[in-house]
Amino acid sequence: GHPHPVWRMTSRVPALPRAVVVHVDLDAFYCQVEVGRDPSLQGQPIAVVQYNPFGDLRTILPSEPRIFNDSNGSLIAVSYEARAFGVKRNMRGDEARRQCPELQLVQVPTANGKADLTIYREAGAQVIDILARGGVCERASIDEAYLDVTEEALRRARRDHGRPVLPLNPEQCRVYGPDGVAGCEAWFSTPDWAWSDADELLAHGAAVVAELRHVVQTELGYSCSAGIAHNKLLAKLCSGLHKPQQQTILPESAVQRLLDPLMIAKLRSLGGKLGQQVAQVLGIETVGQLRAVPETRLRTLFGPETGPWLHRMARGQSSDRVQQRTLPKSLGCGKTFRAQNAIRTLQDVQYWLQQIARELAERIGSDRERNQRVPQTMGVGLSSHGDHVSRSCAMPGLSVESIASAGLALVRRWVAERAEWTVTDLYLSACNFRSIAACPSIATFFQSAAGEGGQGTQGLAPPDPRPDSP
DNA sequence: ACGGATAGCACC
DNA sequence: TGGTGCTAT
Ligand SMILES: Nc1ccn([C@H]2C[C@H](O)[C@@H](COP(=O)(O)OP(=O)(O)OP(=O)(O)O)O2)c(=O)n1
Ligand SMILES: [Mg+2]
Repeated sequence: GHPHPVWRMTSRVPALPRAVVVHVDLDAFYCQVEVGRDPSLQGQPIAVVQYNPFGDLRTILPSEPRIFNDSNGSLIAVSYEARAFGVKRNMRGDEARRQCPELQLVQVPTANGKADLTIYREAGAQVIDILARGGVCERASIDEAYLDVTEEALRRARRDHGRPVLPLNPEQCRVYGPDGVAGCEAWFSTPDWAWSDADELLAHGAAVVAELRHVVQTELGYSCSAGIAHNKLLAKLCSGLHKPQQQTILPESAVQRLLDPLMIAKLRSLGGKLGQQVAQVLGIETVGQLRAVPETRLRTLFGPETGPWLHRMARGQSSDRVQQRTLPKSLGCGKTFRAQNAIRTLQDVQYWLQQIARELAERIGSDRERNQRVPQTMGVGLSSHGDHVSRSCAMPGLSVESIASAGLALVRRWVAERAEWTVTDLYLSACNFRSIAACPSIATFFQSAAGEGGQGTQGLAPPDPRPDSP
């Protein structure tokens, strides 16, 4: 028979609507979490610093005073007030203070002899829970999420007969328009007859995003930025264009203008070795230059998968869907030991596995209560002489003791294969989660399936992909 | 001295 | 399945 249903090849079928994809990224996130806990820090230049001079041995609770302005660890988050002084992530405390004498340095909490990121994780989860009200929501990191708000945008387009209305807080809304970046007023005052379907959907999506950002701000006190475009690649690119506290719409007509002068490394997944290699092998720097390279040449140089993928990326095309997933797929924790403190005995391995297992067991326990799931697999990882190895096994139980001893057994097996070793990195992780939700009625089952693993209306859509770009 | 603690995914 | 390497925040 014919490989495709004939109707798909006719022009009588209306085109699927372009997806409205959003990337949301909290501003100076760990700093905002700390300001929320200590409002006296509001408006000041601050940075969050990880590492303490005693090797994280002393527990520092989230509720304790954690401002240590003589702290010399490295900065993992920097407020916008501090950035104005030239303070940057990865700077050391002393260097940062030279740039900004008023800088307030907040130390990450510690427990079990290691940094404890619980307060940031929980704040991130609160944000995700709000964003998920807007549509399909994918947790992308502790402070980022992708949303697919196509359905709500379509609903509004039908309700308002097209005609997007100016979003909430229009001064926080930018458009990459025909004359470069501009405020959104001009774009939103496009006459009714002049909107393209795709732009109209983006505009409605932008209104949804403005409302979600407003809820995050008022309910949690956190500001964020967002990008609104037709796919994840472009939405992510846009969310970073006007930080902080701004959202940016990228109409299809502006994609090429945005990409042409952009350094290749700015594209997600090209920020590392591959991006460097692409630029070097081709002797180019920008996405525009990459777009000029024939697909056949990219295929020859980078392979049958990577070549065409680069070709599409240079055109702002990416087809990976926004997944419905608000929870992390794995929980892990670990600690790095500087050369001097490197672990050289099994006794010390055992001690540190126990410490790390305390945190992991605690997190697995609260995750189980909150999310009705338990991990089926655990693993241990370590670095020795610069090489990283990992071993995994079935989850032996959820207690500190069972996790620590299973971890130790895995390490023993590894040690047995080696004459000499020195552990400079040790971590435990848990993954492969299974639901333990109480046996639900059919109706309840379908409800939670749509919320947890399902794809919402995305998943019910016809099998051919919703077009992201022409 | 000090570039830490996490997380997801492609690939074999 | 289990394991490594890359990319990212
Ligand atoms: N190498 C990194 C990068 C980030 N983070 C943490 C601290 C950040 O606050 C948070 C979010 O990372 P972002 O890259 O989004 O940076 P910020 O949110 O701090 O700032 P921005 O406003 O630029 O997004 O993740 C980290 O621990 N280590
Ligand atoms: Mg951020």
